[in-house]
Amino acid sequence: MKKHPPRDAAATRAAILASARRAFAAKGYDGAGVREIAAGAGVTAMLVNRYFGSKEKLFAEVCAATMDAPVILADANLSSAARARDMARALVGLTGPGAAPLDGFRIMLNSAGSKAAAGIGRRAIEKRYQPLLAGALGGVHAGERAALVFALVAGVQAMRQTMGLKALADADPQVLETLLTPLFEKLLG
Amino acid sequence: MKKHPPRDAAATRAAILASARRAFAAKGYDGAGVREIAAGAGVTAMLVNRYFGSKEKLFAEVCAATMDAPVILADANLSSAARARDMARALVGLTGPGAAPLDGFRIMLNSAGSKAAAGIGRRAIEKRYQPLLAGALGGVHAGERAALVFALVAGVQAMRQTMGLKALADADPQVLETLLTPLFEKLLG
DNA sequence: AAAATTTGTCTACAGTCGTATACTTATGTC
DNA sequence: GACATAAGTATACGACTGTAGACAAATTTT
Repeated sequence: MKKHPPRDAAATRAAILASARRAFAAKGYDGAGVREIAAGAGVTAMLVNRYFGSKEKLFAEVCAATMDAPVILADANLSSAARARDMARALVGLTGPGAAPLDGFRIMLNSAGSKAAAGIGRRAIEKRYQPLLAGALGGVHAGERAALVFALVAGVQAMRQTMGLKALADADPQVLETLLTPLFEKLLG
Repeated sequence: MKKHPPRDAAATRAAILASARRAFAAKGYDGAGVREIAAGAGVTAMLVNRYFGSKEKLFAEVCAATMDAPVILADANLSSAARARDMARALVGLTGPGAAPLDGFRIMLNSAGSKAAAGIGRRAIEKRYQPLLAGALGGVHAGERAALVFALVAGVQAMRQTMGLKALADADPQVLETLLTPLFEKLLG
């Protein structure tokens, strides 16, 4: 039995990845610095580049890892029509006060300014989220409808969290849920 | 009659403002540099600070100026139910290929990463767009519904333009229009 | 024509960015 | 215990950032 060593490469790598995810979600690709990410993992900046090669590759890996678990869509079996309300409720809850872990879109939104980051994120979405939801939806124009679901989710999140628009941030969750449900119904149906 | 001098303060100021608007829309607050903005106006970086005090104040002025003319909402008299289709068509057209001048939201989206920029943009929206649309909408929860319209517009724009999601960017405009119209109907009605 | 003021540029500074090279320290093996 | 290798740090470099201060040129006023 070998006891857990204080120098664990896998653990350190995971810590860097987690810190990067937090930092990118909070400040975007440009705003988050390598030194800051490293400090969040308790290591030096250079170690980040030793593990991931470059900041850009680190970002790509964060994107891929973040989108491995589609939070909103995972528990939503989209067959029933009542799922629209589930999605609305989930979206309102996950973008409400208390910094929910809807990291995927948040990273994208905050990193949209950087061309490189936007391209990486787009490819990650198209490879994971997009086929998953489009397949679950079925019917005509499933791809477009899935993408519009993303747009709606991203927009609500952008206005509520990143932008902090008062009319949405301070709104009654029940009201938002009621307003959003028919929108999802139209897109899912 | 004094002929137009080559040294026109007002014209230079306007040129800087226009260049800044372009740069911020393309690369966001952090991504656009003062030197780059100045070069786009044919002047030196220092002149920017002489006219606007700082990059942050320049950004605030760009936000205010950009949102003076609400492009989508201006020509849409929201009384009729058919206006939903108008808005859908306008949104699809303005976010399609050919880099439409829907700068307001694009600046916001690309600058969302910077906390300072996000705050400035939020205040600008809340002072201009928000009351205008909420007032035009009327009815119950007008504020929330107006904000959700913003969210939908911003989301579509983010996914189509900034992110470049293929399913939306390459989609048939007619299809998008058909899909978006009922969403706007729900929000406007 | 001379003085004053506006309009604009040049140079420079402190700071941060991502990252490459060289080095130190801890681990695993013979 | 000695050696090879993995894990991590220290220093530094060039390029960029926003901005301050001193200076040049053009315009307007007297």
